[in-house]
Amino acid sequence: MRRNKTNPPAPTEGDTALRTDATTSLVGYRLRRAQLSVFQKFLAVFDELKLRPAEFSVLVLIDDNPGRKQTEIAEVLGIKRANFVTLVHGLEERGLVERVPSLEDKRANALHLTAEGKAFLTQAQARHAQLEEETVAQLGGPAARAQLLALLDRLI
Amino acid sequence: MRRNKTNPPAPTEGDTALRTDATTSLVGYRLRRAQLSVFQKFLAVFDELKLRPAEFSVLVLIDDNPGRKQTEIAEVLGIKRANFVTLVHGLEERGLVERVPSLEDKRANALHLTAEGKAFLTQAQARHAQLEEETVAQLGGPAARAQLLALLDRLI
DNA sequence: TATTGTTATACTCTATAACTATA
DNA sequence: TATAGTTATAGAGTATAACAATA
Repeated sequence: MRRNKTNPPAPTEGDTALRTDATTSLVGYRLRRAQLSVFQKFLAVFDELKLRPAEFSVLVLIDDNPGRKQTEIAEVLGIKRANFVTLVHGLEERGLVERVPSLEDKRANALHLTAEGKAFLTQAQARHAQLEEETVAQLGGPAARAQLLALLDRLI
Repeated sequence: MRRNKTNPPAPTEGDTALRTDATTSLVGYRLRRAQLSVFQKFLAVFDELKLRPAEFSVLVLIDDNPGRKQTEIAEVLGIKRANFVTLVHGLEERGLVERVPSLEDKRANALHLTAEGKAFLTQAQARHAQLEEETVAQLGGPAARAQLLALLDRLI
């Protein structure tokens, strides 16, 4: 990872550009910037629906796994159960999610989408599908997207 | 992005695995998980040196661009100048960075690495080189790394 | 004893407004 | 007027400890 220090930044007219190659060539740095960029777009698109990335994931996950405990949903997403409480509470207050006391385990809450929650998610997923389409276009097609996902997988 | 709901999660023995495909196939989600994973490794390796990713970037950037203003370094990294103050102050207190009052512009500080800062950075970069090597190995070689960086670039 | 949901709390990161001294 | 650095502050996101109810 040695940088070439033999050629200093060539002074141009007024302001001189910075040497950023040593920083921007790092995998972690580039991953962070790309992730921030994608999330920025998500936030812009979902500002109207007042939905954050984590909330979207939770809704999708509950829709695909109705009746699961809070702990189970939280763990899959890497969210601490203590922090998950606030997140689910917000979704419940908006009438999107129901916390049904579990019959088998009186300690647990079974999570379900309400009818409104399902309708909301359908809308959200339609918007997100558009966003993913744009992302795929940015990447250069479905094959490029698949390639990216495969590479990202190896980093986990 | 329609999910297939015809085949419900097959019930196994005790606990049943969750359906996570709809969530985990999203580019943003996978980017975030991969980025977190890479940063976790960084934090583990650099815990001993008490150096955070942003601080590492700042040191590298100052080393390659000595004498630049705080605003310039901060902007390249996407850090607000207000938050950059605390970051640089920490590095200065550790004796790694010097804030030299600029001669041309009395408002500005020119940033430099101290001798200790340079020695420290050399060490840090050696460790980071190892970390990048491991990352490249994870990805499957330098070609795979180049491919990943190219794909990430298209998302910005 | 262990687990579920919860509260309280703290720490990092990030964002904005407002001030000062210079330009 | 605008900019550089700074302070104060507020909001997310994340982490841990401890508790009550239940297993």
